Amino acid sequence: MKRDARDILKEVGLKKTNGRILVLETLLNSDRPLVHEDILNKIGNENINRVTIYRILNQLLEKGVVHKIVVGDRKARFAVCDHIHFGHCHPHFSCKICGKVECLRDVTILPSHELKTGYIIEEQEVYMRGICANCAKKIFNKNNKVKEGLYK
Amino acid sequence: MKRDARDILKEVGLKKTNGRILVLETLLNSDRPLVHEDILNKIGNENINRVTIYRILNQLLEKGVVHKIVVGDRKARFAVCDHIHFGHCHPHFSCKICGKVECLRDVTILPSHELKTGYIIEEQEVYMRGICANCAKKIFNKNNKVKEGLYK
DNA sequence: TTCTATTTGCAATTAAGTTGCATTTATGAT
DNA sequence: ATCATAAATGCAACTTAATTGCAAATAGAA
Repeated sequence: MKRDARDILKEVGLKKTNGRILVLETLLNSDRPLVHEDILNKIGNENINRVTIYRILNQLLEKGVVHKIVVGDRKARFAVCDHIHFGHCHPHFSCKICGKVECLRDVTILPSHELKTGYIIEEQEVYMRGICANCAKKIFNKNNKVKEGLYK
Repeated sequence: MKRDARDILKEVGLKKTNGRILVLETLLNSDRPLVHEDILNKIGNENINRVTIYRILNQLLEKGVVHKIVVGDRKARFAVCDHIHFGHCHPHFSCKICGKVECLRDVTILPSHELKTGYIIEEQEVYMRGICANCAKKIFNKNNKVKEGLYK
């Protein structure tokens, strides 16, 4: 069941403005985290100002509606959270060939033993980099067994 | 046993220049990841140019001597790897109170089940945010049991 | 409908990081 | 040790993601 932008805005107590609905719907309709520019392109320069997008994204972030993924290319990516919460526990994967960033939603990551005592962990972000299945297929022919990376 | 900057440079085939030795020694002497500015401040503006530091850090990164940590404040942090390798499997923790970023070297993180098929994982970065033990102590008095975060 | 706090658009600014190019330097060959 | 040269450095200018100040527009309550 697809969540509605207006419902979400009401839920977190943000005014239902045109911009917020457009940004949130764009994120809801995307299967992967988006950079600011993606959002601007989808909505269109004539419909929203880029500064407004930045501000809306930060508000949604504060309210826990979206999360922010930082993979090292100096661009923040945003994705709607499945549940409204702080922190998120599935890894994000970025392909060094095609550059796509996606959520590995069905993988959870756990520390092999106790974290440091006294530390309060509020958010966890796991970021993996490598080659996505699509690009790997193009590089290796069927005869070569593709190695599965760190955890084979 | 502390590793020597000159030895490392020789090992990876980089010329032993003044700048590289200064940058690498600064990182070797630090117990936590440093941003570019930290390094410039320690070495001194009169001893090295900031562009040179950027270039050296990228070279060291390519050679696998250092790793780059990106926690979302738009500043790349660098730390010397224990072993020369690509990717690194200990989490990095940043405290939202004091802002320090440190390596949780004794904690390893593993996915709870198989990664997506066909994907080649080359690097993994685990980033945790919260409150470090030091700051937590200041906030909570001894009577309050500090909750241990996600994995208690 | 009216009022007001909030939101938006625009222009200017900030700041991390990069690039081009002339000068300097590390290092291997002589 | 000296020389030659490819690599490294410093400087200025540039790029670009993101932020800020302020005036104009607007959502939503009264």
